[in-house]
Amino acid sequence: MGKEANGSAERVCRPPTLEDVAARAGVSRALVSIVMREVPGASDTTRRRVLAIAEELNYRPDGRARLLAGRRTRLLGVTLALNNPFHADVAEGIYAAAEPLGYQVVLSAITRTRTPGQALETLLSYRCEAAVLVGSLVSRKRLGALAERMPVVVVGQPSPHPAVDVVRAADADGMRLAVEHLVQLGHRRIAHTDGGRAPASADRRKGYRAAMKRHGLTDVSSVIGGGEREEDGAAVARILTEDGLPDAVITYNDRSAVGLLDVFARSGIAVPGQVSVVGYDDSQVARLPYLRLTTVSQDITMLARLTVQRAVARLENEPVAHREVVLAPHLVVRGTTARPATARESGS
Amino acid sequence: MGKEANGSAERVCRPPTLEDVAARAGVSRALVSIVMREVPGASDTTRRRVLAIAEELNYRPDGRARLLAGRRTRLLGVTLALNNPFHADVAEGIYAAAEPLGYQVVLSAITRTRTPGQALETLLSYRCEAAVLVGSLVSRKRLGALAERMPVVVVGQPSPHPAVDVVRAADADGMRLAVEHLVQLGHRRIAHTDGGRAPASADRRKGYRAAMKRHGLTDVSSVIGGGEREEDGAAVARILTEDGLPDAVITYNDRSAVGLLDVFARSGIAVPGQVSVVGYDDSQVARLPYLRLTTVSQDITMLARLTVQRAVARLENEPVAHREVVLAPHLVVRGTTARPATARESGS
DNA sequence: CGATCTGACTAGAGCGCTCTAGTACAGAAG
DNA sequence: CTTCTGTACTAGAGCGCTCTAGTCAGATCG
Repeated sequence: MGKEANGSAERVCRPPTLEDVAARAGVSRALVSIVMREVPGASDTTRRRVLAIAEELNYRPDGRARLLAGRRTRLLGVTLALNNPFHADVAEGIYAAAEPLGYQVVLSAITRTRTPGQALETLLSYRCEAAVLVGSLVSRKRLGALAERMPVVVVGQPSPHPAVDVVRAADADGMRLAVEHLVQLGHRRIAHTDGGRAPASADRRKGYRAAMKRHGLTDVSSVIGGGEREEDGAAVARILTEDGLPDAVITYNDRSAVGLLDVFARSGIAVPGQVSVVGYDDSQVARLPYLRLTTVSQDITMLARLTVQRAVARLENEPVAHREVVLAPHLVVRGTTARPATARESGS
Repeated sequence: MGKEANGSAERVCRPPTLEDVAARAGVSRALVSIVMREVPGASDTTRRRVLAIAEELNYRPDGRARLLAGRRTRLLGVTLALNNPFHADVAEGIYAAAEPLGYQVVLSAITRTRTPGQALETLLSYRCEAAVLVGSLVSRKRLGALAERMPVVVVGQPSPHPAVDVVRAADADGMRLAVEHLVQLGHRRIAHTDGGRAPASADRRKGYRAAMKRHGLTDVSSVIGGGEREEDGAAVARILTEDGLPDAVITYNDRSAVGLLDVFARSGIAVPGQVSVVGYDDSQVARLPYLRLTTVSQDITMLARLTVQRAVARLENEPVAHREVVLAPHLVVRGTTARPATARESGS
C-alpha cells in the first residue's frame, strides 16, 4: 500500500527500474525487457499496457546495465578534437549514420589536457565494439595494439597500419582537380600552402606536385609551409605579398584559406582579381556567403556514412573488399577563382 | 594448467576481468578491486604484485560495471553543439576541471539530427549525476523536469528556472566595458549587432542600451539584427556600408565580428581607421594574429571551472550561496579599436 | 483423444564490478 | 593467557539489465 507519489519525487529516491515497472504491471522483468527492447515475444495488449506504465513511472532503461548485460554493446567509439570543424562535421555525420543501424555513438574528446591515448582508454573502458579515429595522430604501435582488440577505422587520412580500415577522400585527385581548374582558367604560377605535419598533408602535397608536373608546370610549382590553422594561411599570405604574388594559391584546408584571404583583403589584394584561391574540405566556412570559397569537397557526410558502414561490416563479419575506402573528391567552384585579369594570351 | 597465450589474443576472447587478475594473483576479486581503485586496504607488496599482473594481462577495468556497481557514478553529463567553437572551448575546460576532482565527463552532441532532448536522454540513461547544458536552448518545462532529477548547470546564458544553476559572465557589464572603451577613444556613434534569439543576446542588447544612455548617447544608439554566425555579421556590414558607417560597432560575438571584418576589408573600409570593432567572447578566433580583435572576454576556462565546481558542490551537498555565478567580464584590447581619425574635436 | 506445435510469458543465471560485513592474524596491553 | 586494536584480506550480496531455457495455456492434427 505504499503511496508512491512520483510527481513529488525528490532526487533522493533512485530512478525506477525494470523491476518497478514489472511489479506495477504484474508481469515478469523479462517481459518488460522484451517490451522495452521492442523484440518479439509479447502480445500487443501487454505491450501497450507495459509501455503505458513505464511512461507513467517515467521509466528510462539504464544504459549501463544494458551495456553490461547484453552480449553486445553496439557502441561505436569516436575520438575527435573538439576545436576542429572538420572533426565536428564528421562526428555529426557518424551520429546520423549510426543510429539507423542500431548503433550508439560515444564521443571521447582529445584536448590540450587529454591525450589521444587517454581518449582511447575511456572508449575501451566502456567496451565499445569499434573505434573511429577522426584525423588524429596515433602512433603506429598503438594503432596496432588497438586493432588487435577491435575494428579500427581511421577517417580522413591514410594510415600505414595493415590492420586498420581507412575511409578518406583521394587527396591526390583533389589536388589534381584544383590544379586543373586553375590551369583551365589560364593560371600557371600556382602555389600550394601545405599542412605541414597535419594528417593527409603529405598526400595533398604529392598530388599537387604530380598535377603540376603533368601540366609542365614543375618549374613554377612551389610549396610554402604550412599548417592547418587560420594563422598558418595568414603567414603564407604575408610571405606571398612580399615575395610577389603567384597566379593562384591552393591551400591545405579551408581554415588556412580563411587566414590567407583575410590577409589578402587587408593588403588590398583582390581575390580572384589578382590571385585565385582554392581551399580544401568544403567545410561550413567555405560556404559562408561573404567568402564563397572555391574548394575541394571531401563530402564529409558520405565520409561519415562509409565509416560507420565499414565499422559495422567488420563487426558483423561481412566481407570487406579493400582495407581502404577512397572517395572521389570533387571541386566546388565558388567565388574565389577566376581567369587572370591579364589573360588574353591564350595557349602556352 | 591452461596456457593463456595472451600475446596472441584474438578479438574473439573477451577482455580479462577482475576475476582473471585475482585468479592469477591468487587473491580475491575484492582485493584486486581495492588495488585498482587505489583505496586503502592492501599492503604495498600485494599492491605492486597485483598491479604487475594486471599490466601483464592487459587488464582494464570495465567502465560499465564500475558505473553500475558503485553507489555513485561520478559522471558529469555535458550537452553541446559540436559546431560551436564556444561550446567546444567550454567542454575542453570542463574536462580539465572535472578530472582532478575525480569526476568523469560524458559528452552528448546536439546536431541537426539529434535534438537537445535526445542528447539529454542519453545522458540520463547513463545515470550521470549532474547535467551541464552549454548555451543550448532547452524549454523551461523540460529544464524543470530535469532539475527535479539531478543538479543542472546552464553555462553562458541566464536561465529563468529557479531550480537550475547558472554560470555565466555579466553580459551587461561586458557591453558597458565595450561602450566605455569606445567612448574614451572618442567615438559617439556606436552601433550594436545583436545575436537575435541566441542565448545571452537579450542581456547584451540591454547592456548596450543602458551604457549608451549613461553616456548620453541614446539618440545615436542603434541595434542592428542579428545572429550568432559569421554571415550574420557580414550581412550587417553590408547594411552599414550602404547606409553610412558608424564610428564603431560592437558585435554579439566574435564569430559575427569575423564576418563583419571580412566584408569591411573587402569594401576597403579600414579597421580601426574608419571604424572600430569590438567582438565578444575572446574565443580562439579573436586571438588570430591577423585579426587581433578587441573583444570582451568571458574567461571560458574560468567559466568551465566554476561550472564543474558548482555541479560538484550540489552533488556533495555543499552550501551554495547564489543560484547564479556571474563572472566579471573584462575587455581585451587588441588591434581593431582606435581613436577616430578625425578626433581632434575634444569634449562633447 | 493424446501428441505436437505455437505464442506468451517466467525463472534464474549471469555481465564485471563495488561494497558491506565479516574473518584471520599479527602485535600490544593487561 | 586473555583481550584488544589494527591491518590485510575474503565471502557474497547486490547494481539493473539481457538472455537461455524453460513452463503453460490453447490451437492443430492424425
